[in-house]
Amino acid sequence: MPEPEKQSNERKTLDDRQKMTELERIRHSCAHVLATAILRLWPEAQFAAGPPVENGFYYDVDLPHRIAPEDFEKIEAEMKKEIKANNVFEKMVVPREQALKDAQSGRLAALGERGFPSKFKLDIVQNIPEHEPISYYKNGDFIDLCAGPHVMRTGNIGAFKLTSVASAYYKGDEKNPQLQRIYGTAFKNKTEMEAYFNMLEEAKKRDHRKIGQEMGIFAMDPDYTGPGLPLWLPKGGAIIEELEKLAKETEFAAGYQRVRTPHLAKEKMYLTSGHLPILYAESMFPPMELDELKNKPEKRDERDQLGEKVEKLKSLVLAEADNLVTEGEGSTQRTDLVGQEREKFLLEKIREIRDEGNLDPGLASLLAEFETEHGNLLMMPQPTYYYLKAMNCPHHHRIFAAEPRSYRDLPLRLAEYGTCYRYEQSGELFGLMRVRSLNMNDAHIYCTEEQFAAEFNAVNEMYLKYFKIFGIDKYIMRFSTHDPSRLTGDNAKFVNEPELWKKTEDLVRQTLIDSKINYVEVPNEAAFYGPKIDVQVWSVIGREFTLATNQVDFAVPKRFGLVYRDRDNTEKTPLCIHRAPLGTHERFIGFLIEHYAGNFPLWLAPEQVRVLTIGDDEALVNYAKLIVNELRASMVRAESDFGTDKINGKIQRAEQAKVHTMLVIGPRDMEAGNVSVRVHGKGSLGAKPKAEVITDILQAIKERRP
RNA sequence: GCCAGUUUAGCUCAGUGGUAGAGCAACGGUUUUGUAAACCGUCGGUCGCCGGUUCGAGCCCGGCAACUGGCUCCA
Repeated sequence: MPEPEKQSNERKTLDDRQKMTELERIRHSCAHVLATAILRLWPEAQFAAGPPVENGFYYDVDLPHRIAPEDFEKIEAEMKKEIKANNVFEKMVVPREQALKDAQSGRLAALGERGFPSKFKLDIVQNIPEHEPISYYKNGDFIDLCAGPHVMRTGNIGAFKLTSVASAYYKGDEKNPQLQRIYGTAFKNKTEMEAYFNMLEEAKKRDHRKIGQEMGIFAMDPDYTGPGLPLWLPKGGAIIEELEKLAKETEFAAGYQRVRTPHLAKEKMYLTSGHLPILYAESMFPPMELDELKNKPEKRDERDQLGEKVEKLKSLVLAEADNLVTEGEGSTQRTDLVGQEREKFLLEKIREIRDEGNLDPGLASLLAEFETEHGNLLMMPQPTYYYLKAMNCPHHHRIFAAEPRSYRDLPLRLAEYGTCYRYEQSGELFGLMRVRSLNMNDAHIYCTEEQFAAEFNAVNEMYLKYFKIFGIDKYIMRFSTHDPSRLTGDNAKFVNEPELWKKTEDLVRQTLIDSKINYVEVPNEAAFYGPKIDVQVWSVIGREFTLATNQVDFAVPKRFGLVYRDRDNTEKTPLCIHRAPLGTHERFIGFLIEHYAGNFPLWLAPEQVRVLTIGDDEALVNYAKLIVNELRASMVRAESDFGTDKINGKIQRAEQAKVHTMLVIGPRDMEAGNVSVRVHGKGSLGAKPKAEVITDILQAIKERRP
């Protein structure tokens, strides 16, 4: 199991670094060899960071020449020379001044002095804490700023290969320059490296995109449907049905109620929820416009011109109002407000000042003109905007609001397999794992603070129940909390409710501790409305991703004004738990395909049973048809192959299609009232009485036998 | 969105500037079969799209799109 990565961007301590395994040392050393080779070819290269990573290493380099895979051969040739030279990795501890001087003269991450500074190394030196010693590692002519550790000699790198080139921002920050990241891998010897590449080949065969296509589970149709919008073929539809059945049974037993909501909603919904104002807008598809004036261009132009005029007036008024309110006495500033909410607030304030008669006459007439024109604008039909929903919660909140609620209604658990649409960046799309249309195993639990721990635990129990069914044993719960420095200001990412953040985070942390669930705390990654727990899993081929989620929301119910009447006859806002134990169909099925390598257990298998006849003799086919009909009458996905092919051919096709159970029927079976059972991957299990076989199939499906 | 690579028949892939190919699948026949491929034939392509270079472009050049590997982001 891959170790969970260090979640923070903090520097590794020197102690941490000493814990590097031998393989990591080999790879880290190989990164230095890579830099050495690149410098021999391009002496002007500027290096940033070159660490070992999970399956190898990389080195980030800034270089006018674009390194392409065609360059790998000559780079590898230079690397081989360096390894053959078997140079010692020599550690040198230097005074800070020396390091600064060498960075300035371009000596760091270089083969010799250069006429220009080693700019990234200079930056790195300047950021090394005062108390920490500074060291170099030298192999041959190459000297690099490096805390180590390394292998003894370059010759200790038994086998290596450059694998790919990608771009990466310096220090992972979008605002920093983009560097070329050269990836490679290294091993103690050739045999181990070959084993690794063989493993990669095997992994490719389990890729859900490949198996999904081969088995006919889903199709992508970027030209017609659009990128990231999978089409579920009948076989995928069958898996979806089974997952929904499982979720519905489980949720019904746990006291959930099912609801259905539309796929879109008016702009107001998302202005209220905060999705549009708070940094979520770019994840939503752009709005659909409904406009009465659509076919009246001249009216429309008139409105547009008036609209521009109003906007101009408004910005003038707001600029003045901003000065008045923020410079004025009494600290009425509300720096937490953004966008439309801030405008609304400023307008209210300036009207108050006017009503008190304290407004400068010039500004007052500007305000009056704005109000008149704004009024005129509102007299005209306005376009309305609809958005595809990116989340189900706002709709569920409106269901909560649709009826008066009492404390007796709580906890209220609303469940829906809701379809959401998210405008993921084009580079993010990835098979079924990252898509733009997604079906969430969603539910929202509205509860009181007292009920929170029990509800939260029940959700966690549900996760564990599902994981057992699917045989998922590698997972970790990531508890994401907020960053107090990002509650306000331009880079605000979280709703500005410091008290509530603290309270709910403590509540969740305590619940996690009490339940003894294995978790890691991840700072700064909460949802904008509250802390969350993501369940991270690893597919069998080592792909890591968030499968399920469990989030606390203390903010959005308040924004929607959701209340229930409590025992003491006061109105209170409920807490809301968002939870999606099966995540989305898209990601979950993508995961399951890789998890099972397409060899689904009987209950999930798209084609559960295929009946194969030996020959197409009429009596035999009739007997086989009876079996298929009997299975289908019990909702078993059974298909038939009654053609004239040889039985070996029929079996081969069924095996390749990963049909779970094959029932082979020849004259011998028919006479004895038997069927011959063959299970995918297990070979022939021999002939058994028909009734017995059917009963066992039904039982295995019912139990969801693994 | 950014960097790099890729795109030829439904699928897997050949094809180095001179008449677009193979296997599987599909379709039509022949074959009557006992646990991973019986045989013969037929169909199938504006070589991702648009433009350029050339007497001539699947191949060389440019733009766009999609996909793949990463980066940033996330269920």
